[in-house]
Amino acid sequence: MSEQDEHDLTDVILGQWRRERPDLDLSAMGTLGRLWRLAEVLQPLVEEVFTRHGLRRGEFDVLAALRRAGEPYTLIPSELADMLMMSRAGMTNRLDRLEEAGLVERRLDPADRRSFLVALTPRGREVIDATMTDHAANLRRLVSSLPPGEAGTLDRALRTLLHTLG
Amino acid sequence: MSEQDEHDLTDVILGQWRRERPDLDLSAMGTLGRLWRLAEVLQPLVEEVFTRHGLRRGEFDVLAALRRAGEPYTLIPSELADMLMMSRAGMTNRLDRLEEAGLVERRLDPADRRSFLVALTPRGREVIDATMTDHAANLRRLVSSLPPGEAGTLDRALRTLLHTLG
DNA sequence: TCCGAATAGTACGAGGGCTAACTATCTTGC
DNA sequence: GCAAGATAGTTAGCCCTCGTACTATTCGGA
Repeated sequence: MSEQDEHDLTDVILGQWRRERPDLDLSAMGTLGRLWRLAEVLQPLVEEVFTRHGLRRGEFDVLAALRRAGEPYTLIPSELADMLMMSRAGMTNRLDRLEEAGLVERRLDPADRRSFLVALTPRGREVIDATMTDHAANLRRLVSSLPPGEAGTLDRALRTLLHTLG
Repeated sequence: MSEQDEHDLTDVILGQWRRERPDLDLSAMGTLGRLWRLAEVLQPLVEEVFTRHGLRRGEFDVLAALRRAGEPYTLIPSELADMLMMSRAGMTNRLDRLEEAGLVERRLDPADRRSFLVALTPRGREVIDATMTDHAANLRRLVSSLPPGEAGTLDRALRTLLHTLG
């Protein structure tokens, strides 16, 4: 990384640290800083699509999990909470909102009376399908600046890191 | 991406979508899904270092911004809020906590009586320097699984995306 | 020079997440 | 069969962020 490449917020921060703490090895900080920053920058660009369909990100996540589970589009709250890696209490709230909006419904679980089945309503199915179509196109657009070869390399690097960390 | 590569949470999700919505082009979703997942997985691994030094991530961010600003380690709250891309109200709270902990202090701003200077205390300076030393080593450890060449490629790809999006 | 607009920081209430505690139900081992 | 422990979902309370409204101060143009 040469001097004149400093046109990035992360590079500016790195430059400040190098001046103040020349004793530190910051080789990893630039890459990870950019990774977080990119995830942050991407967030509103992705959520814009959800908003256009009347969904928040968390609600989209629940509908998407139900939809990709396949027919009959039902899961129990614990499964949803585990899939989305969130607490069950948080899932209760999301389901309340989604049920209120008429996108999912709670049905009795014949197998376990402590639990119930969360099911996509027909309207929920329509909403998630339309949203997902736009979402996929949006993601494609967002990474379109990356040459195909570089996209593959990026994917491989992310995969390697995820594999060793998670 | 062939069948037997599916050992990744993102791959599983992608496989479900391909089954349910074969009409969609999901080429971008895998990479971006992994990027978000990696950012998520990394978070607690990074925060563990902050916790060990008695800091939360948000507090670390403020101390780090003051530290890398250089002597005399002072900034005004608006500058801090802008740098950290958060609301001023949120910054008020963080500064309250940090001042309570004796890591920063509010001084009069001779140039503007609406504002004041946020300054690192000697103890704040010690804490951020010690934390930063560990933090840099930790980041290096976290990306150490990546071959040096691949790290450079990853960095370049992230840089390209950030440049076109942000 | 003086009044309107912009800006600095803060208080307050809403939103959404979490943990812990609680009730209801299921499962297990005797 | 039945008590003990595990598990499902919910409630209550906390935390941190944000947006909005507010006060104090500064800036800028007539």
